Amino acid sequence: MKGRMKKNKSDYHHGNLAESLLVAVDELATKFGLEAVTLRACAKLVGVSPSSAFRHYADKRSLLTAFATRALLQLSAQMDDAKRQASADGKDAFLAVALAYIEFALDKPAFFRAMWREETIYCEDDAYMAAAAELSTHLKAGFADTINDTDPNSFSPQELLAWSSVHGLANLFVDGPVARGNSKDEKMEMAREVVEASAPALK
Amino acid sequence: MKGRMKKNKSDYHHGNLAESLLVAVDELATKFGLEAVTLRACAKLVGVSPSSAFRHYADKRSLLTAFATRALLQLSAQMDDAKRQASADGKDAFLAVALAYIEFALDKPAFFRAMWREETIYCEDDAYMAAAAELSTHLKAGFADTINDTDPNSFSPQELLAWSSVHGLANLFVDGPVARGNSKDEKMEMAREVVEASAPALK
DNA sequence: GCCTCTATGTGATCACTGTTCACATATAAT
DNA sequence: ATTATATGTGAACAGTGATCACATAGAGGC
Repeated sequence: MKGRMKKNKSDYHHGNLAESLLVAVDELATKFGLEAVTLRACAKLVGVSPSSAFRHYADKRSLLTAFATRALLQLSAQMDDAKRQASADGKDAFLAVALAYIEFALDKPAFFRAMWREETIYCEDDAYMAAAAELSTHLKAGFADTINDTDPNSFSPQELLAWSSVHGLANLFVDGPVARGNSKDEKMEMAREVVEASAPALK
Repeated sequence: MKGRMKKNKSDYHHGNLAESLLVAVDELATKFGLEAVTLRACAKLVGVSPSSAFRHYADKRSLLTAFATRALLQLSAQMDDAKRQASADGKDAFLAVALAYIEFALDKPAFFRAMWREETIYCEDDAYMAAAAELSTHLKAGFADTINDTDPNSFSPQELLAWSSVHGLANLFVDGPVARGNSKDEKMEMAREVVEASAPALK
């Protein structure tokens, strides 16, 4: 058995520090925001020396890249769930996927911010790009029922419009002046209205 | 004459440090990106001691807030220009304003990022909120010819859709995986197509 | 002229950050 | 057992935002 999972014996070797550090980023970002995510704070949270992080990530930026990648995959999964659910229920897939996208941003703003911050991650990273590509795929899957798709690899103006509007609304909610005082439910209702308003442009 | 403008005599008192610091932020952000904007680098650029900045800004965050405010006003001005130009030329105001929005993001990505970063600015700041409100106004002015406006103070789903799609596309260009390798002209062409594709939803 | 008052800039210093590196320790391979 | 390799440590380093007593300048009153 090569898999060493939990820290068991002497506590000197942690076991899966790389993973645990990502969890620490998650926790700190969720609790105190992205700007509060510090290498030393992560290390302390995991119960390990600050320098040990560099055995697993070349950079703070690399760590954040891994975190962003994970966030992308999480969002992809939730969009996929939404689509399946909608298909099962015979509802509009695009609306479901779009609302999943926005709900993710509202629930995990730090994750949403981390995903797209070119200046704080290595966006040419292979895993990151793969995750971004997967997200694209799930987006297009959501459009499929709504927009008459042609090329599966590039986005038509209509598809790009769909993505832009959803992405833009999520950003306006998270980092913009739109609906600042409103509850999540109210925002989701607004989102539904906006997405439905876009329907005429997508047929 | 109370106005002391340039540094003239002894160089001890700078004259208009608050303003000069904003210019320094501008220059550093443009040249090296937002993350490279450091209080000390700004001070050095202006030729002043690091601590002097705190006579004019309580915080680094305050400085960035002032910078974001300025960026908002700049964008507002460019949108206003675009609208006037379009009106004079008898062209579509919404398209012109939308393209001005996106062009600003492409030309000054650091400014565009700074404008909306809730975690690095004081977004409850009065001047900032006023600038954001002015931006809203100019946006609605752009919509006026296109969308049948009712309440001038709140955004209808259609108006929010318009803003969202433009804002979202700008964000996808600046911090997203869309059209990464393409030139500015190509991106602007894509933007035109996307905005035109949204027309059916805005009437 | 002089003398205050206040606004503005300085230098030293603090805690904290990311990062490095020689070293310590544990696991794997021989 | 004895290596070799992977992983964690502790002490450093320069750079960061921030603070504070102090220095200097300009404005206003006399």
